[in-house]
Amino acid sequence: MKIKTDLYLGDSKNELKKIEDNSIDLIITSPPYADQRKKTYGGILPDKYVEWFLPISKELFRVLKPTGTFILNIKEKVVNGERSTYVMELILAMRKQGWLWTEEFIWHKKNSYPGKWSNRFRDSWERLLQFNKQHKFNMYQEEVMVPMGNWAKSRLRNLSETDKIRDNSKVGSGFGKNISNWLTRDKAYPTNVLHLATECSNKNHSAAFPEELPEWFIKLFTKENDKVLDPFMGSGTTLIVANRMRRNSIGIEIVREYYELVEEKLKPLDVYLLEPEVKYGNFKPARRSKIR
Amino acid sequence: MKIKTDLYLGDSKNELKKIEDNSIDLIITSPPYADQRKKTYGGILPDKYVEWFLPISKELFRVLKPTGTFILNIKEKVVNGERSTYVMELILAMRKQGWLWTEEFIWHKKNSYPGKWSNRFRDSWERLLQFNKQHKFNMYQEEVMVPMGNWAKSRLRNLSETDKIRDNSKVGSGFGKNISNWLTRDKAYPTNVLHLATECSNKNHSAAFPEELPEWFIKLFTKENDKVLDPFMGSGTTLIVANRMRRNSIGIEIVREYYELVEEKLKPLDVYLLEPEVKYGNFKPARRSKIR
DNA sequence: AGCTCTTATGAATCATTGA
DNA sequence: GTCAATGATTCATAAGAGC
Repeated sequence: MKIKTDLYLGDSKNELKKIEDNSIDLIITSPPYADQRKKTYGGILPDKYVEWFLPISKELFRVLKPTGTFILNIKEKVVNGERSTYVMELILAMRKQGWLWTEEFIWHKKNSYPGKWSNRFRDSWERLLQFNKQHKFNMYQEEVMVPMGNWAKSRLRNLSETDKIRDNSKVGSGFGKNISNWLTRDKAYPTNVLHLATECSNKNHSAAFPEELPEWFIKLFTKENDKVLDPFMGSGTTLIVANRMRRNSIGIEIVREYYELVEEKLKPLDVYLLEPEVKYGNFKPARRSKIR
Repeated sequence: MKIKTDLYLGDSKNELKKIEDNSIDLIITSPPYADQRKKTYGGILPDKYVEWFLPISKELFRVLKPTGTFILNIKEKVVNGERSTYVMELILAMRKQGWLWTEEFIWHKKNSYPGKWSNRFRDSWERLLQFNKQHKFNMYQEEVMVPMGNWAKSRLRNLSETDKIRDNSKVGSGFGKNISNWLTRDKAYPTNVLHLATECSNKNHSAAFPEELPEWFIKLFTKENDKVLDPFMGSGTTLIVANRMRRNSIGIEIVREYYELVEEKLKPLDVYLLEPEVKYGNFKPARRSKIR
């Protein structure tokens, strides 16, 4: 089946109206964060943030399937030495719109920006808020089971070092068998804390989303041929990942420069889509080990 | 100077009135979480939680020094498939009492309770909310510095290898000085994500607090002879750690059984207090390495 | 292939300065 | 005063080169 990727240039508040009711399986987005400085991308003041976002979340509610999920990546800024409360106010207001606040994942940013301040430490985490329309929603937990990644690897490395010595006399008895034991205990369910480094590649957009993040949620909440929406597309990471994973997707972006950038990035992908096995085969499984 | 540890048996709402205004340097506590089942410890219903806590936080505001800090360990329960909102409502309400919500630390529980549910993963984090009375507060950041990762190690290794060559002719001039420079840069400031395993030892109390947690905040926000308060003492971890670190402390507990348990635990400590150097010398510095 | 070393870089804050 | 712009700051991590 052909995978479709649609891009809309414009304000989410308006563009979302073009999308059908109950047609989206997963919404995942990182909206412009509130900011004191008006000139940056978005530039919504903290005290206007809820008011600005509510019309959009209302449309998102309409277009999401009853079994779908909305993942919102956000973190409140420090304003005058205190954490802003607009995120909490947003959650409370969205519940009044009918959203269920199902879960809050933590994105632990392993390589947070350096710095020293007199009264706070480096901020190295962000919220990933999960909202749903109803208590029963689609979730494919097996898809995000993780190899005990580093654990298994380091155990194996240790083993090979210490056992190397012993093996001189033991002739490696049982060594192979032990390894196979570890390999069968290969996977475990993750928790609600995601450990990811921030991406360095997207220099053209301020909100650099590591690819592993949308990838993880797309695996968890959709299957092939489902439809993913990112109403604040930015550099298009979510759409590109969705496309690679054979999910249909819709992206909305208000800044023409970003819009065109993503258009360019998606062109070569369309070609690959004609050879689905090859494309999907290229999808890097190594990435999985990065999420613990 | 003699370190004092006071225990009060009773309801925090009442017992706190016995404490002087502006007399506490650090409040750190893990109050009974809201719970559907009334019979457990505390047993406050989620929708009554804010109402129940506000009179207490008001007293806490009164007894805390202007330069003091209040650390509140809390996490909302899942009620009917949805995260409760009482923590957010509490933060908003406490700000109206005059509290500044300065920061939110994440306690990542590395060994979270195992389990599998159809629509969520294991919950492996809790909130550590930092509140203050004013923007300027006491914070001793150097006390919680952590060994720097591999960087320092690899730099030192580099040095010793490359400089070894030079030293053959130079007779080690300045070599020692360089090393000492690097050794002082041995430690880095932590972030606002704490990686700690949950304690298993306190079987007698439902809220098992790892000792590293109060230890870290006591180091960060107090100095010797300061006064620490835990209005929901439970098994007394905070007080025992405070005592060991030569901080005065006050603990309040409503359940007689726990109160007496802590009394017992503190008796031998009082003896040691007559030999302060010995006692403090026993304080395990190795713990630091566990907090990253 | 595995190990070591190098290098680039990420949604940051705060105090200070100047308009 | 208020607001905006600027400089300084105790990093961790992955990817890539080199051996």
